[in-house]
Amino acid sequence: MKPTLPQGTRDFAAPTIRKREYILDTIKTVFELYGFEPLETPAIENLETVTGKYGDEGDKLIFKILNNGLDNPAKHRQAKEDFEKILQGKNVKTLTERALRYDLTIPFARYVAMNYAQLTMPYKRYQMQPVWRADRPQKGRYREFYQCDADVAGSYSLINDAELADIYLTVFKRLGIDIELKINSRKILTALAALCNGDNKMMSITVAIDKLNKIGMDKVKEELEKSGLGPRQIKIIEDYLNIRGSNEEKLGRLKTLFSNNEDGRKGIEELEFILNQLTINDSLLTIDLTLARGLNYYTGIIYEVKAKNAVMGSIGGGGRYDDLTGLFGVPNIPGVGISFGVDRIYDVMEELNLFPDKMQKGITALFFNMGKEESKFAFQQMQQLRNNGISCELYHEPAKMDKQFKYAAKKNIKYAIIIGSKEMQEQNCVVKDLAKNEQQTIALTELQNYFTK
RNA sequence: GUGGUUGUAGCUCAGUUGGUUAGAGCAUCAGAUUGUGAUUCUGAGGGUCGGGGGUUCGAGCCCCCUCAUCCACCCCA
Repeated sequence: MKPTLPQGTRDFAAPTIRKREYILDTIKTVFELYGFEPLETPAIENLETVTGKYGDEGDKLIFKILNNGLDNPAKHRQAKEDFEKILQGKNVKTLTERALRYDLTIPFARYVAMNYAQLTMPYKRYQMQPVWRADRPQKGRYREFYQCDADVAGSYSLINDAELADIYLTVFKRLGIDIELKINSRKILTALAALCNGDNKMMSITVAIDKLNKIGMDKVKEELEKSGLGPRQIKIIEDYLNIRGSNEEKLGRLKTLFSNNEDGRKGIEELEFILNQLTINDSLLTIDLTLARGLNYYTGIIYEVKAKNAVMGSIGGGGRYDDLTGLFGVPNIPGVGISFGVDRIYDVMEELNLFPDKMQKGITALFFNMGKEESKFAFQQMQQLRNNGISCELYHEPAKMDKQFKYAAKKNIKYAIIIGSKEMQEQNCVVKDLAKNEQQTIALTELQNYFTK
């Protein structure tokens, strides 16, 4: 058979892994710096844990796992009946009861709901694991990709929300990516829906205005019309979308607009708090009133990160969800979190050439294989170096030096160590610096010192 | 889920209106070179042209189906 990869997945070879690790390490370091603790959860969750949390579109993208044992003849009739239900779009436990995790937030919420009694609140955890989505792959979109999440459970304090925004700024500064960090509040969107008497159309409204930058005002209005809003309602939304200016100016306009709306006032307070807490200028953190975010569970502040100078969807997103564990029967535990899209960050950094040069590691030394006796002797020398923490290897078979040099060059090895019969007799070796193309003869007793000095 | 793109050697790609034995560069291997590497020279291996079916005297090229790929929409990291 011809070997292939499943759609939307990739193998990662050494050079790629080094760069990915660089990104992961940077994020992890910052997470730890801000007091977050690691958590890992299984790749598979119960299907009912993940369904109904991401909206209708989201549910369609969940990878479901077919149950084992369906080929048992005793179950055939039942299985066929159940499959009819699947065709009608229902989930049937007897056919599938597990799914690959779709994100890290819901597993986190499940974990908190199961363990809240033991956790020190507020519980600050970070998680860096792959997630799976049955999307059609395209640029910056994979079916298996890493998310790095930091969430705080058990605190309503907006200090958390502000800190998470600060983590975004810190991580991307360390990675050298120029970003646009956009912020809004779901409460403001709720208020907008109420203001135009479209409470029940909140979803369609947010989906439509989210596209403003992409498709323009006219198309947004078209879309609003399609979802059943009248001219007067659309006018209100248009006025809202026409709010421009600095963060301060936007807040001013919002205050007038929502002076009689409780949700609106709260949303404005949230935004004001974040901006005030971080005391940074508009260019770093921008209020974006069109920012909506699709995931159903957000209730307060929402974030989205885009890379400047690169054509790529959002490389990070998050927000506050005030009753996430409520879905699992544990009420009154609020949460707020952010997510980094490692694979998209990688693509952006590759596109903008932002990875540091000396990223690729090579081992320190290659012992040349000069023959049977010589290689046995070299092997002993090599083991001594290894015992002292110097990474090295012995060429796997006797070969022409030409070949061994090329091998060393390809593998980014820094030194070649040559021990032939002459060197064996004289108890020394030739050490060649492959980058400088310089070599010297060194007594075997001095070899360790040469590398550890 | 919808629409489009591309698929030829390990990799990047040429391949004329359908016409003999499908090519190049890089990579690999061997030799010039039995102790000194990114250079050079010589030679070699490597292809069911994504897969299946059809049209034709004849298909890498045309038609149908299928798979994969990339891109856009939807949605999202």
